[in-house]
Amino acid sequence: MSFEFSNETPIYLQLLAVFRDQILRGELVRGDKLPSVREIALEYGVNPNTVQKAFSEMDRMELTQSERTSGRFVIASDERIALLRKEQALSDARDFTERVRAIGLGLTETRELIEQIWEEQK
Amino acid sequence: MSFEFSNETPIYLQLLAVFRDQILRGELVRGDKLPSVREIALEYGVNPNTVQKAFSEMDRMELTQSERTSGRFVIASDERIALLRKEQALSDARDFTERVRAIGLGLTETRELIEQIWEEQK
Amino acid sequence: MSFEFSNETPIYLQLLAVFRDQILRGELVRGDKLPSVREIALEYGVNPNTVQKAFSEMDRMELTQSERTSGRFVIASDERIALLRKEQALSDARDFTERVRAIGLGLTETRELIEQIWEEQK
Amino acid sequence: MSFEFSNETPIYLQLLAVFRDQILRGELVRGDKLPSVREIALEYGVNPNTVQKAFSEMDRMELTQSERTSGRFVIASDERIALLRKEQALSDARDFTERVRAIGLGLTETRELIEQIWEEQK
DNA sequence: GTGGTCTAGACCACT
DNA sequence: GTGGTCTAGACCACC
Repeated sequence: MSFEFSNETPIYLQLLAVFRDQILRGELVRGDKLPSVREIALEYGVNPNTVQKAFSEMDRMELTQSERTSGRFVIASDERIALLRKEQALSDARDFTERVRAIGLGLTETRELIEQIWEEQK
Repeated sequence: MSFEFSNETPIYLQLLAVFRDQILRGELVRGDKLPSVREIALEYGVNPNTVQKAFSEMDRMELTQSERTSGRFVIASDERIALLRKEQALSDARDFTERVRAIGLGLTETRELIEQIWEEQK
Repeated sequence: MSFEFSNETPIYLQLLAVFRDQILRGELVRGDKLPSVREIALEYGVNPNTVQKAFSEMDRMELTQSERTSGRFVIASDERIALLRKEQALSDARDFTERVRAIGLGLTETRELIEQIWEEQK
Repeated sequence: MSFEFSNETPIYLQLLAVFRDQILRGELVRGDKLPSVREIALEYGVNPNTVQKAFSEMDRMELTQSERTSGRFVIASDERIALLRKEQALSDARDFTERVRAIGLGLTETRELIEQIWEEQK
């Protein structure tokens, strides 16, 4: 409930990330049913079309599948989820290290930075 | 010396990052003159307006200052640069840790990931 | 509804002033929607880019905020508006008194001048 | 001798204002000799062309006149100076009141503002 | 229909 | 040759 969308990133992508992350985190597992498009739309105060777009994208990634009448379910196997999780982590990490190297940080400095932030966010 | 722009991020922001990073890395220091708008436009194959937009943004960050007829110069003091570098690093790190935590990584796993990527990028 | 732009000041700044003043005067209040970039461009006979530049500047001043698909809205609170109004008035007054002092006017003379002009403009 | 030029206004106009104001203030009177272009250029650290442009403008306003070999002199009569001073003051005052009216100030508020600033600048 | 970005190219004042 | 401004007009993603 209550969620602030940033206006830099398309809402449908922010919404996608919310559910994708629930799956990658293991909170939603194979066979689990997702809330309906209408429910989500209400809950997040967005247009149903926007939710639809986010969900179609998840279908396309083969994380979920919509069963015509009964709703939308997680279909990805644990292995596939683990793989996607690894890929996502790698991609995030590559972006990050590229950025900090570009401003001249070294490995040690970066490591310390991560640990400091980690504490702070706990 | 050419350069590949990704199409997810506006060119002007990518251009901004190139020069901002040169300053944050200490390659360009206070008093140094930046190439002219037209030079950059030619070199990177973009429209002068796009360069102009990137540079205005750097002026606004008080990293540079344009001298109407003689060019654009770095004006930020070393202290200010150090501060901005720190802020940039923190912001990048916050984004990153938030992302990996969202997909369930722990500190140890993250640390290892960073080190692995660091090797790979060397 | 047309409008005459002076050619000493960039059009985008004059346009900025028009809308900024509407907000500072209280004609546009928090939550109000501004006309679209294209509407303004038509109405004032300028290029949409010019309007865009003026409006981006208002966003930067945190008077307005653009909602990617629905338009641009006034976001400044009444307090913030009152503050900006005060600052603007002070800045205008400082410039003015500096100018008249530079040509040797005294306070009394200045006061009379203001009152005379005020009548005249009524 | 130390002077900060703003980069929003052409230097030659800022320079012009310095000398024009000396005349309008009565510090320089009819018959007085102005410093040479070269002296001014050195003193203010600007290009002699820039000084030349400012002075030509003053000649054009019939405030000064250059005597081929002996230098440049104030030629305006006291009446003419008084007139220009009045005009300048009126123009400054019109701009100012227009601005403050645009943001909704009343005469009383404006009068108080002026008095406050006047104190402050004393 | 909304804002945002970009190109191509012109023009201007200033030094 | 420098930065700054502006036009005309296109294209894009989003909702």
